[in-house]
Amino acid sequence: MKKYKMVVDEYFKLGKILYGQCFRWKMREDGKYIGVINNNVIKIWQEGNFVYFYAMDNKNIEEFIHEYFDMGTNYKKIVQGIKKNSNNELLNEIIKYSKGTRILNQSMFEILISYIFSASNNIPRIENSIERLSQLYGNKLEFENNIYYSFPTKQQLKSVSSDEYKQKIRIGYRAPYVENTVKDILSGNYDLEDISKMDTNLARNKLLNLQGVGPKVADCILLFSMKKKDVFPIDTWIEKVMKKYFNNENLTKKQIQELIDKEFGEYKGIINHYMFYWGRENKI
DNA sequence: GGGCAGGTCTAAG
DNA sequence: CTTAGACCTGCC
Repeated sequence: MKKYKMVVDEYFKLGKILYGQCFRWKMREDGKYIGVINNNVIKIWQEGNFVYFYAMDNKNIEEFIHEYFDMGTNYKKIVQGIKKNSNNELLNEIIKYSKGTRILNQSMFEILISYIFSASNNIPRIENSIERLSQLYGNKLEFENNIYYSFPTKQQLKSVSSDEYKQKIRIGYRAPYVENTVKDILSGNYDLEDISKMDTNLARNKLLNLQGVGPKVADCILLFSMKKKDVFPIDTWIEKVMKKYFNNENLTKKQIQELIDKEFGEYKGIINHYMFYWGRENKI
C-alpha cells in the first residue's frame, strides 16, 4: 500500500480539523484517523509538519486530499489579516486557541443530508444514523481487512420512504424532510453543483427551499461543501460565544448576523469555525 | 431515569 | 416579519 506524505504549516492541526464539521472520521488508539470519504477509505495522521496518509483507492488521491483539506487557501494570511484588524482580547484568545483548524471541502449531498439529521440532535446519535444509512444503502468497501460503507448517493436513496427512514435510520420527525429533499434533488430543480456556483445569497435562498434546511443548516452546507467562506452559521455554541464576544446576553441570532456582517469580511466562515472550536472545547 | 441535544416547521399575532 | 410550541429518539 502506498504511503503519501504532505508538508503543512502551523495552520494545519488534524485533530482540530476533523472536529465539528464531519461525521465519518474516527480516531484510533494510535492517534491515526480513518474516514470514509465518497467511495474511498483513508487513513491519515500527522507528525509535526508532516501529514501521512494511505487510501483504499489511490486514484487522484493527492489532488483529492489537497482539495478536501482546503490546501489551496492560505489560512495563515487570512487569519493573521483578521487578527491585525482586531484589538479584541477574546478574538485574539480564540485565534490562538483554535489555530490549526480549517474548513473541509466535503461532498455536497452528504453534508446536506447529514446536517438535516443534525437538527436538535446530539452528535453520537447523528453519527449512528449516518452509519446506519450508509450500511443500508451505500457501497460496501474493504480496507485493511475491515468493512466500511460509503455514504449513499441520491440515486441510492431514490425509493426510500419516510417510514423507512424513521424505522430503520431512527431519525424521528426528520424522516419526511429527508424524503422530500431527496426527491427535490432528484427532480433536477435543485442541482447542488449548479447551486454551488451561484452567489452566496442566491445559493442560500435556493437551499432554504429544501425541507429540513433552515438558516443554520444552509450556512453549514455552503461553508463545508460549497466553498463559501462568507457565511456564519449560528448554532447553540456560536450563539453563546457571540453573546460573550459582544458582551450582550439578549442578542438574537438575527442581530448577531447583522453585527457579524459589519465586523468580519469575506472570510467570516473561517472565524466562525475558530469560534465554534473554542466555544465547544471550553464548554462556555 | 428524565432532560435535552449542531434547528426547523407551523400557526398565529 | 417575529415568536412560541411541537417535535423523534436515545445518549449523558
